[in-house]
Amino acid sequence: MLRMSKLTDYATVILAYLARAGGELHTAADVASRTGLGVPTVSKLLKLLAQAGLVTSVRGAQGGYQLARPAEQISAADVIDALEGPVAITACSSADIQCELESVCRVGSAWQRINTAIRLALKDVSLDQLIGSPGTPRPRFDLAEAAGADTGPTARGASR
Amino acid sequence: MLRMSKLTDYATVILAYLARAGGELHTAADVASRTGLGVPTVSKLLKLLAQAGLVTSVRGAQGGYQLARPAEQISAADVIDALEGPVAITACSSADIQCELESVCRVGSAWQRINTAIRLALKDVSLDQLIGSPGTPRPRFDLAEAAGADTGPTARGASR
DNA sequence: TTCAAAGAGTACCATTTTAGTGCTATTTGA
DNA sequence: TCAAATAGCACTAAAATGGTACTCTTTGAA
Repeated sequence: MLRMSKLTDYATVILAYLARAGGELHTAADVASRTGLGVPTVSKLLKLLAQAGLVTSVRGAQGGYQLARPAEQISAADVIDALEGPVAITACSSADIQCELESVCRVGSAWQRINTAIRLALKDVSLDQLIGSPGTPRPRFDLAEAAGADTGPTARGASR
Repeated sequence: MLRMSKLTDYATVILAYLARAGGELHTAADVASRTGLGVPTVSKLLKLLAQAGLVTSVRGAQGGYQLARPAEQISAADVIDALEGPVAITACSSADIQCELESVCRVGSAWQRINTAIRLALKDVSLDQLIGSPGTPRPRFDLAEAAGADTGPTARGASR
């Protein structure tokens, strides 16, 4: 159900490589050959990651990319946001479509809240943890806090 | 990031209607008109839900559909499983594709574990809660339990 | 000062997935 | 026996996704 696009997966791979490689600059071609991904694809992803502020780029000869901040300070949510934008879970939005039943709309907002909850949880998982460094602290999370909280049936506008 | 197909959303709407309507039988046409969805679409979805065991069907004249069990006993995970199957979060599977870097594969398994964690959480959210009945108990959940747990880099085979 | 390396930006195409529709068979109550 | 209703296929159209190509800009070094 939770479908992440391949590109987001690739982006994680790229970030993981940069994290392990340290602070030096790495060209897109370098990253591509080390990860087994295509150069154009890596190039495109690094651009997106740079725009999102997760990596910094240096143009010109001898240029390249590097992590913008330590892996501990990059969350799973950051990566996903960078690649897929602040998308919501459902499409029950579009103010022009009128739901016939009260319950219908309530359902929509419930999914929204679950989505929010999951995003919150992913904010607590760092790239560091994703890579697999042992001994990193484990954040606690309460899904129902957001899924069940009575924020009212107002917040249902977010489109995908 | 968490993308749910429209059909899954519709299915929730349909289940919500059935839950509110009580134990009587409802035809696909009835559900369609009440939810504003197309009859063929509703028909298709009810079929899938019946196969998944979330609703029971009665064939023939005066037939129809009804919830197979109380709304409290149907989880968000059930609905998603019924519509989208047991899909995993990433595609870094396919044993024929060989990851070049150790870290790369570790990343894949980390996403898998996060996925598992989220699914576990959704199992604790009932249709009842989705519909919006107040006062339902709020399950607690620990995302990092599964996301950070050292299950080892073995479990990475699940394909989408 | 010129050249080449490397990122930035844009546009495009192929593939896959998703959503929706139509038709026929089967069951079953009146 | 008829009609209401689900069951099961198969098919088509549309949208998202992934990947590629091409051109522009920046900048270090010869």
